[in-house]
Amino acid sequence: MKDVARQAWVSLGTVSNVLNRPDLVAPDTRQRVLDAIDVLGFVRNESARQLRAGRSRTIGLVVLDVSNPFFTDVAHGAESAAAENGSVVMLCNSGQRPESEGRYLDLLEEQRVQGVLITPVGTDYSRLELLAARGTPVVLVDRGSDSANWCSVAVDDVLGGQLATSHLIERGHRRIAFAGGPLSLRQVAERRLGATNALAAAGLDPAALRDIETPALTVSDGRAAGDRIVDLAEADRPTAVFCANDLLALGVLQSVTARGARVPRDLAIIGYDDIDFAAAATVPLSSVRQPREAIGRTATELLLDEAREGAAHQHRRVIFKPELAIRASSSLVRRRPRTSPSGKRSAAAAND
Amino acid sequence: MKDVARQAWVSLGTVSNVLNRPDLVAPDTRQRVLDAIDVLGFVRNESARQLRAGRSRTIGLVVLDVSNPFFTDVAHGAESAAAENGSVVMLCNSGQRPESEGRYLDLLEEQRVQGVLITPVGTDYSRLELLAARGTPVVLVDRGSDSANWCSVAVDDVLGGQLATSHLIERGHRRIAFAGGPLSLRQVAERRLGATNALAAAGLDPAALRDIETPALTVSDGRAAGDRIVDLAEADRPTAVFCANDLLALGVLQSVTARGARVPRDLAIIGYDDIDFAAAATVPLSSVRQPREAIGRTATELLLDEAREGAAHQHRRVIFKPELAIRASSSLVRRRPRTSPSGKRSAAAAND
DNA sequence: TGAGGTTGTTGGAACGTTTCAATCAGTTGT
DNA sequence: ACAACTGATTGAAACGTTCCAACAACCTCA
Repeated sequence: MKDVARQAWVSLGTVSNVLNRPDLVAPDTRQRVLDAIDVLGFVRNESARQLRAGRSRTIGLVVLDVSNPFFTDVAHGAESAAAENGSVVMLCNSGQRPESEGRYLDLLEEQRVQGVLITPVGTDYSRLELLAARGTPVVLVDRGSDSANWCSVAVDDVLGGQLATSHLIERGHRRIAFAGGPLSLRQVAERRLGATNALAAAGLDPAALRDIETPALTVSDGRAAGDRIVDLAEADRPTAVFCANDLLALGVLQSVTARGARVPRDLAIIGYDDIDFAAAATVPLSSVRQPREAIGRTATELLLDEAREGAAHQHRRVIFKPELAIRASSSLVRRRPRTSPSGKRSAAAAND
Repeated sequence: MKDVARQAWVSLGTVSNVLNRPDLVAPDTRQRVLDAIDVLGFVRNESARQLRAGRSRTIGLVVLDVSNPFFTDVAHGAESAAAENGSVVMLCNSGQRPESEGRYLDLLEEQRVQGVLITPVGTDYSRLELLAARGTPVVLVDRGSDSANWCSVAVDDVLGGQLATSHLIERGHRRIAFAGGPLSLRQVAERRLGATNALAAAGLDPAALRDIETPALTVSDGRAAGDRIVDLAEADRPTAVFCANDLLALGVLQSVTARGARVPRDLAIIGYDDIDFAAAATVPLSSVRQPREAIGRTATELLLDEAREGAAHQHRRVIFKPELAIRASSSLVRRRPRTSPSGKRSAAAAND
């Protein structure tokens, strides 16, 4: 910048003014400075700006799993909302590992980011509370919160679980499984709660919900879960499974079809998130749709509001409603006599 | 830091030493400083460090499409390689839009990133050359380059296209289409070139390759491409299509099956990238596998080497070999008399 | 004519680190 | 007893911006 100033025969302050408040400086001076910038190929040093400003133009977004399209869509929403406000989103992947999450939070705090959007791994919020207390706004994403410490954007996961399960019940299923985990993940726990609610509402025993717990919500955990389902004794085997997310559901679908069961006849499947790949699956997957981009966008807007308003800020809580996307994987199957039509392993006839 | 120094009764310089060269400072002093840091909840200011150091600890990764799992996998590889070196990756999505790409490059340069990993949108490299000339290392990802200006990591896309197409030819297909675009994307052009090479090698007319050009490489463009294929007159309709990536292939698969064609009997499909969802598709998708994580990892290592070596650096060029992943979407179909078995639209019998 | 405005420009302090030469207090060897 | 050395600590400069009070030049109006 010093070089630019010398080249344009003005002072440092003037160059700064051209860059930040161009209307303050006389047109011809301004042009001289701009020309100098061009000639010298000057590029502003963002670190120095930040140091001076005390805050960066970056927003941290910490997600559970970047390879889950749900989160990339959320990120997309966040990114465009940020761009409209001249900010950038830094996408961080905790991979459901608390240590990674912690490392990223340290990093983001050192960078003095404008704020942090996060879907936390565990239930221990102390690190986040510290962060907030030290002045970095925090917004919970895909996670409602009663806490007065932060804004949150969530989708009603209990309702989502209820919708999915009621749908299965309506289709005549009585032996229903829930696949997902770890239960410490609030999303998982709430979706499961929705499922038991739906059972109760239908006059069924909520305790009859069979749990297939998985270590995480990935396709390969889904495959393992599918294997466990197929391995169950026929009389005991569920006729439908509600998976805590679509990756899991796709995994289940893959492994059960590979092992000869037919979907939905032998096993109906419904997932959660309605990622784009759900519709393209071996058997198009029923799912619970969430407004993914809107989640990211809203969270970012809440964050920027908070950053602007400062101490006067009132924390807010936005809750979206999920909706069903019914496809073939949970469709009604014509009832059939209980014969195994193709010599394949025939699970308990699907319906009723 | 000043506060920490006061609290621990030492000078600023000592605090800095504790942070950066702890072995230089006496054990009890060190402990006193660490305690003070703890008590005050001090968090280093990264902008100030960067300002002083002249370079940040961030690496920019600019990809064509974050919602393409191929790129998130590449990002994953880059991220872990960076983490091992104490750096962070900032993931930027150009969305195949040159303007977005430009904005991100500006941003990254202002941040004085350690370097930029990029899969460029277009063929105009002048912005990148400027960047490199001003001292920011640039590594091309998924794109070989003859230029002496940068390192590059690529997969042999011509070979990949050849493998895919030879496979289709072997399966007896003669009327083959190539779906992809824009052709300005080097990946697309090279995969297509591989396809024509394969035709030529098999003694077929390379000009017979039917082009289905798409505006981008997304699932929805794939659906449109599928519609165009189905709409072709039967005699003219290809029996197999090679898609420039898996998203496209999934889209084609979705739309042609929705319109009553069976895969692979009526239309064989092979994709490219072998993303995890390929195996989980309606009909498991044949594809060309690339070492996605290794691409990201290698690119990052090249970048960090370059950053370390400085002027002495010799640009390098790494090329991986792709391999086929054969699945049902291109499997051999038992030959049948040319009757339409189910009254559905029967495309030209698939195999010769 | 001179007080008060307006407009454009300037100089310098501040932001929070890192780095390095300089200093200080001990210890060792002669 | 003193020189030479070692190890621990310090003080100050520098990094590249932004911001603001101060200033200069010019204009306007009583």
